[in-house]
Amino acid sequence: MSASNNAFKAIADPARREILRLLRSGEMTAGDLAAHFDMSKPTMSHHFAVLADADLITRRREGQTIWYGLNTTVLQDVLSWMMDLAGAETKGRKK
Amino acid sequence: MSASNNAFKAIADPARREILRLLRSGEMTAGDLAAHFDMSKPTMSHHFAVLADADLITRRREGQTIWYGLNTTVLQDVLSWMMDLAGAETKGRKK
DNA sequence: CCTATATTTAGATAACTGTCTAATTAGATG
DNA sequence: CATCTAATTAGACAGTTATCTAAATATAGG
Repeated sequence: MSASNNAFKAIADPARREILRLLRSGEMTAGDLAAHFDMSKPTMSHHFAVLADADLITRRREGQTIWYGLNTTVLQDVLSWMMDLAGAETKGRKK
Repeated sequence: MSASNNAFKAIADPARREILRLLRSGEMTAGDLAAHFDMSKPTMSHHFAVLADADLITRRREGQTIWYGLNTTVLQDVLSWMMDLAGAETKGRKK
């Protein structure tokens, strides 16, 4: 429960954040995603693995191609951690 | 504009996230913060530096002691990046 | 000014990370 | 099955990071 450290580490990389951003509009294949970056495919594959390990994306094979999609459930956890923090500016102690 | 990569990298470390969490209720001295962790003071000082560099905390000297506080403005940026992402589950494309 | 307290800076080191090329797996198709 | 396409795994390497101990800085009080 609460966001895993893996999720925070995963979004610490700009390329991985961009991958997530690209997936906002729906699923994309590994190849199409990779085409948006100036990196080798193995490097992209590594980033996919980090994101999948953090449960930030879903993975589905369809024939030769693999489709990746956004998994927002973990993002919600990260989000709520952050909202708890960002909402603290009033210094109102909680609990 | 938009959250710096430094902020994302800063919150990727569990100890630093815990520091931020401790600061929710108001300022604390470097020593009091360090007392909450099983780490050397130089190590804690390093984490303070990373957080300050990302503009996630404020720093103020008062006599011998240094007070750290939460700076929520950068957190808001990180937050909005994440909300944009997490709110995308409907697949409604934006712009 | 000497000493005590609070904190940081310096320097070293082990572990981790992002990246690449080469090789491999998996599926489709002639 | 030979081969083409899509993607991953393996292995190497450079750069970064978290951590420590030792030393330095800064301030306060005799």
